[in-house]
Amino acid sequence: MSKQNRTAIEPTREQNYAEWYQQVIKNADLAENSDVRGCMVIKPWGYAIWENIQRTLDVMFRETGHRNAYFPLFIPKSYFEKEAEHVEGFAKECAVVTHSRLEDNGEGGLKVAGELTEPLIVRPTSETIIGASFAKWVNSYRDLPLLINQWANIVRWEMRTRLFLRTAEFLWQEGHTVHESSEDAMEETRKMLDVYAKFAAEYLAIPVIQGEKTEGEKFPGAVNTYCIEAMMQDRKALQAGTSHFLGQNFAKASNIKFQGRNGEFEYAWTTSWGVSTRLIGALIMAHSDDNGLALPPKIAPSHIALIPIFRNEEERVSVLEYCKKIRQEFAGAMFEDIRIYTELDDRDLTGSERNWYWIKKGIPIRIEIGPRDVAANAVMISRRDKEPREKESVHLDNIKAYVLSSLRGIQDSYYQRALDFRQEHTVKIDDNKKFYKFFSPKNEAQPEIHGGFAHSHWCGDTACEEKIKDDLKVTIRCIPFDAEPEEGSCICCGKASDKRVIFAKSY
RNA sequence: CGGGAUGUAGCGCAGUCCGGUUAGCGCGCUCGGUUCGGGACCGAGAAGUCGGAGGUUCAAAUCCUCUCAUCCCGACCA
Repeated sequence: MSKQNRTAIEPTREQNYAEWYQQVIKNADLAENSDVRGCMVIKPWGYAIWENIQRTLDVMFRETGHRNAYFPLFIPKSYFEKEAEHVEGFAKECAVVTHSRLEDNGEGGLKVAGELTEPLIVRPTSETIIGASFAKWVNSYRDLPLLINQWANIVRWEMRTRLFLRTAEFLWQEGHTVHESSEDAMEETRKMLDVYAKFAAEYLAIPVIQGEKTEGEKFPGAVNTYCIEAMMQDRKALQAGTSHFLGQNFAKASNIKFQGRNGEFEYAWTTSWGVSTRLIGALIMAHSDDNGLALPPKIAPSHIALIPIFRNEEERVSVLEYCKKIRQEFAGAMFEDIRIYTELDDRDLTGSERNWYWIKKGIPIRIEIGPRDVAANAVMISRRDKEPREKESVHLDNIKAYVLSSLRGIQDSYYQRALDFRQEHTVKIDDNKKFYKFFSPKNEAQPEIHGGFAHSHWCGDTACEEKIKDDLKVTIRCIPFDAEPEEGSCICCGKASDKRVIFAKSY
């Protein structure tokens, strides 16, 4: 391949999507596998993205009346057993603490000792342990609603893991709320899903579809599960966030009762909702290209890479001085609600090496500064959403305005691209044969990128959902909120259906 | 937990079938120099108990036995 056409990431998306994903993470230095099976080390550039996600969402939670708290990592087995469906859903992927001590084994090593009377489960989610506290906190309707959020790590003992998308331990946020009525709880469930959708669109630049999960896909123990689904560049769906209406299931399990306005005691209505470090996986797969990571400005750890170019000491001094002046220009500057950060990269590497380094890290703006720019009172500016070699000379007087409008432009272009991509690969299918063809790769041995979102009719029978899953590994991602009532027949069995649902392969 | 594969320098690999000096190669790293506006080059250097344990042998990365770990394909999942 010629130098001009060479991509920074190999293989390309087209050649091997799964491997491309790993390489983007590696080249951007976001995270790596640890020696602990299934667990990842999140490196500074990746962790900063998570911190930005946290910072923004935390404000949004606060504005919707929630307060943060923290609950134990360990859940007594007996708590966990209280909600039958919940147990069934999570039992197969729990890490369990059974001992409290290590003793000398007489061979230079250690053995476990001090068996616990009751095993402790490392939380895979916190409904039960938080419920135990809520039972004490809630006594009267005057205590409601109770709106709590927790930022935490959780453990789910997964068989197969992938960085950010599925790891044994991951970071997340779980909201848990208690309400007086079913209506209030439902309103909360939907409100928080809206918060997620808004965050995904405005900050991550990822368009999402809001909808409801089918019986088979919902959260163990929930009455209804709602979700936001996004399309990745391999046209698979990724669940980016969930919100659950728990009815009175967990209130009964944890005995969350209150005395109502009529003086009677009744079980409360609860909700829970969460997003995780998986959002970083979504971010990577939504925007990145064959040259590496691409970060929307509103979530990027840093926004501008300043790349000084010089040949000798004399040039070095004048160029660096000029760079610092430009850096000063952006000190404390804001891009809407986001603080702009700059990176001055004066490492002793060639200009192109430093350029490619920042391209692969996905920084939105690169500013190249050489002796010619110093002489012209200008800089060369490149955008991550344009071609790597494309750059524009901008006069010092206009630099700040230019950068601000570019950041807005990049944020918008990523969103628009993702939206166009999704629309391009979303189809209505009514014919069973066409449906199977749509979800079957031409090359079975090495499947090419294929499929997408199929809006098709479904009769509502779990058996049909199962059959399609078994045949094609395609599942119902959600029943979208905006589905128009429409007469049709089930894509699987042909029975009557009154609306379309979204079928797709998924992560 | 079933099927397949792999463990050799920080990373990627060769060498293993057919045992034989001091275990190599590429990238990266360190030092020195020339470079730097589109993925530089030259020279020097550091770095490995060949996954682990046991065995066969004059001799083991290489053969045998056991063991541990990882990866891929299934079943399960945010």
